[in-house]
Amino acid sequence: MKKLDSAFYQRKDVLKIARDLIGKVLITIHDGELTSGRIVETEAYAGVADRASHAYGGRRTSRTEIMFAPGGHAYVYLCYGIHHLFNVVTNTADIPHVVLVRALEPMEGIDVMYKRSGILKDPYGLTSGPGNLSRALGIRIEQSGTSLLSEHMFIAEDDYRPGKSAIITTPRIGVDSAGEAATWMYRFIHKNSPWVSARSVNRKYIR
DNA sequence: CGACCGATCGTCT
DNA sequence: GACGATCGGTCGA
Repeated sequence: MKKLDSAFYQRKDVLKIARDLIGKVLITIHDGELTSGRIVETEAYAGVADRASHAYGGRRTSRTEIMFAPGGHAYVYLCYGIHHLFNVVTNTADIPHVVLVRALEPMEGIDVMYKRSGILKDPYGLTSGPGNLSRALGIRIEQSGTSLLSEHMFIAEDDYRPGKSAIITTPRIGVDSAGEAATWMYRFIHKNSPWVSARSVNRKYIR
């Protein structure tokens, strides 16, 4: 298991990075408790030209400031007042391209994840969906701005590599109001993974 | 299975 | 003061 370095994040093609993140492993270690999962769903948000992005049109506020940092930081924000959504900042300084991590297949620390998430009717609700995976891994908006080279939150790779045909591209979820950008094929999912988010595309079609 | 609804609060206008 | 890059529940077909 090898931690991804800043060169991985600072490449200039956010779509390539979003695709490359499928199969990588997201790890958090909070108070000595390690939780990890393999990334099976991502979405790219392409900055100032992307109406679905928080940085659309060059918007730059205290919340989104971290999006303009060099690649390799976490951008976490609160959605609907409830869910903490985890994004990976990419590219170089002042290019606010990010990748939203939308679903994981749990690996280590599943007991800790359940401790944080409580009892679930649907076991896939543990790390399927951006709000759910953040809850399971203990990711909160307080960690927005954290370096992904840190010891507490990072992404690593092992020997696993998804085959080229194992990755499916689709439009993004929940961005209907973004006009034409809502049709862009900026979402990447691992084919046949039951952990891909439920509301995204019907699970039955990709399982 | 699909459509709809309420929760809940930081952020931006 | 309005609005979400969501989620789990309910309701009806």
